[in-house]
Amino acid sequence: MALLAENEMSDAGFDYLSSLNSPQRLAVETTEGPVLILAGAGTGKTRVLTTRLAHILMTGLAYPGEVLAVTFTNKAAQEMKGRVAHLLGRSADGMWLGTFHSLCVRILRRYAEAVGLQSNFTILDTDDQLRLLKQILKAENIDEKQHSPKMIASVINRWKDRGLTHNQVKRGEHDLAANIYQLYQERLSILNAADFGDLLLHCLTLFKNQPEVLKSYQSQFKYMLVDEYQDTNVAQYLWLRLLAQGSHNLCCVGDDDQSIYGWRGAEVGNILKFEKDFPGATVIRLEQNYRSTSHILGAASGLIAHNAGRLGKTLWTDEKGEGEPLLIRGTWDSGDEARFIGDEIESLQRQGESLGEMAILVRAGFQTREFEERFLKLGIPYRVIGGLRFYERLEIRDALAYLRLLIQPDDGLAFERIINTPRRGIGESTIQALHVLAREQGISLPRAARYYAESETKGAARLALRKFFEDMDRWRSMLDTEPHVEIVKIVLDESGYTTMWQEDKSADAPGRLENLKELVLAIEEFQFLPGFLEHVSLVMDNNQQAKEDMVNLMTLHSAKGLEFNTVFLAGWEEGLFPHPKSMQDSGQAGLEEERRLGYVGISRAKKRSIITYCLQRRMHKGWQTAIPSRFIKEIPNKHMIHINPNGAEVNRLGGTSSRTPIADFRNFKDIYEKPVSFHTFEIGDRIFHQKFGYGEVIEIDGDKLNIEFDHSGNKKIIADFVNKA
DNA sequence: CTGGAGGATCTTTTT
DNA sequence: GATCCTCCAG
Repeated sequence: MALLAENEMSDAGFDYLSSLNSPQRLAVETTEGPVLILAGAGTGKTRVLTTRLAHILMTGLAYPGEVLAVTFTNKAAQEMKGRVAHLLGRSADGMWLGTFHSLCVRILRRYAEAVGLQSNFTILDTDDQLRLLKQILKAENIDEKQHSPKMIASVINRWKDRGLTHNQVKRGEHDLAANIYQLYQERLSILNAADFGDLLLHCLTLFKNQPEVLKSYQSQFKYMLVDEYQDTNVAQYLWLRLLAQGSHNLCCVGDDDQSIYGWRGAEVGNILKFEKDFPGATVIRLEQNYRSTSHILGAASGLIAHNAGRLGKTLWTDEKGEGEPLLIRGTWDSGDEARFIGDEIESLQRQGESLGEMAILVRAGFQTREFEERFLKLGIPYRVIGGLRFYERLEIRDALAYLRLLIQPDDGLAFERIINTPRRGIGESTIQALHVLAREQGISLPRAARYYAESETKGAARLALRKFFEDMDRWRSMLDTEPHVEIVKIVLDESGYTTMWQEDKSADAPGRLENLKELVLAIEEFQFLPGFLEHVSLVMDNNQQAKEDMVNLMTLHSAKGLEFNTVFLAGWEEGLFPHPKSMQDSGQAGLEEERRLGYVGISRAKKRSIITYCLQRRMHKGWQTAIPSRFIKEIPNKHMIHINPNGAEVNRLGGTSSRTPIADFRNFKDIYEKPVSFHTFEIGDRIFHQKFGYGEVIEIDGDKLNIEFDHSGNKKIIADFVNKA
């Protein structure tokens, strides 16, 4: 079957194969049967994936509609679509390409009834989910302090990640949560809503209950492709396994060393046991790295080698040369750290590096603050990647709630969100009364409210409700006649929502009005309001100023998949990275996931990677003393230079290796003159510390000293940083 | 019903 | 230190 005309075929030819190395080529051409591609960082994974898709389509193995390709983010899906189209020389429309969630929605809209939903069901996000759980806890008279909605939500979500419906949950450990789970699902069904986990779970239920539906999808999808397989959870794994029973042509791509989402239910086990799950699987390793210098690669590999239970890969490169060793730079406090990185950035910029090729990666969101302040002071343009998404903003969520209610008159969560926003004099007690009424009558909250408003009795709240429903009905009646953009404008105006922000004198009010305008603009691109609502809850991204030349600031998690010439890895201290909570929750496995995070961080760098730590950090309140992260010691000495806050080099580079300074180390020219302190101390020794002055050693714990400073109190300090007085 | 005071909490994040 | 939530007085 030739899908392309003869001449097109010869034009495109198979040129796209010739630029691949041999494992890459194997990964593209092994189209039949289960395939696992272990793709290390920077080994051209995306290229292989897109080429494979294009290859399948171009050789006529399948029509686009017979190909299923799953990614983790919408961004990745978008990018893949573009690149495949580029390779094909035409659009690849018709392919089932998207995130697990969006593909599941596509299926569920068609078979909603089979899982007790209507086809126009609402997709709830985390916020709605929490709100709903709170309501249930309140109604069940459960003490929120003992059982926080957050905890229960996470227990339920983990169950859903593991593909467990409330009937399948084993009783015992979390009986309370299990009961709530059932109540929660009942409420969702009344609301005609599904949360993110449900999208997959309902699909599984559908496949189980309606084998003929499953069968039709099995025979439809001749080729299946999954990106970031190490991040799939059990539910997603089951979903894939069911669908793959038809063609068996399932190709999973991933890197066990980059699995960093265990805390939200991802199962590294999925990738580790692929060969067992899919007998006869071909395993292909992509190990040639095209991104980083060998020092960077060596440092990253050396770090990750401390993890047990890996599939094992040996990354190598002959492309980028040895490069510079990593610089590990200690600083006194988080302010110093920001100052140091700011200076380095300016220095690199003077050497002609563009800001967009630099990134600062941090473990936790709060760390970006100090950098932002510093960059504002220095006038360095920056962007923070991640953080609040557009549709997560308060005003956007409010506006969307109005629209949701317009389209789904029974959406109680949307109703509750906006019934008193702007203020209409409908407060907590009224809402509670409505809840009681809704329960008694077995109807939705908005329906109960309408019933309540239309009953004979007078009262301010009743009148306000009546007015609200009159407005709603009027707007709804316009849905068929007016363009939907107009309706949105009318709703926001006539509800008084816009006015509310116009009259708000707080500093962020103008920005919120801007966002509302942007929302209206976004809606214009959609033919139907329901379609837009789904787009917003599932897909909509921050349209960031991606093109501009700015320093990138983000967490290690959001850095996965990206690359930069220069990467600053800030805050490598015990107590922050590895994050104590991670180890507290998951012990050794948690520590290993943190280490993978470090691996991801280092391997983002093409040319240089700079790790910083500080000895004093502003945490929740006040200052906290810290010591360098254990991961620093795990990086092989030959791939790094470690300079402590004193400006003294701590490790010794072996033999011939020389190092070009990355920037000008103004303060460190005396590195080799200053004796590196490797003193041994005894309790009672008088010491001197660069920053805290004179003090006395009162406790020794390995290389850490507890020192009573004459003027700065008690501090734990690494022995390297103090001298005998 | 509203607004302000006081208290608890603060890892990572996509859908 | 900041933000979000709860509780209580008006």
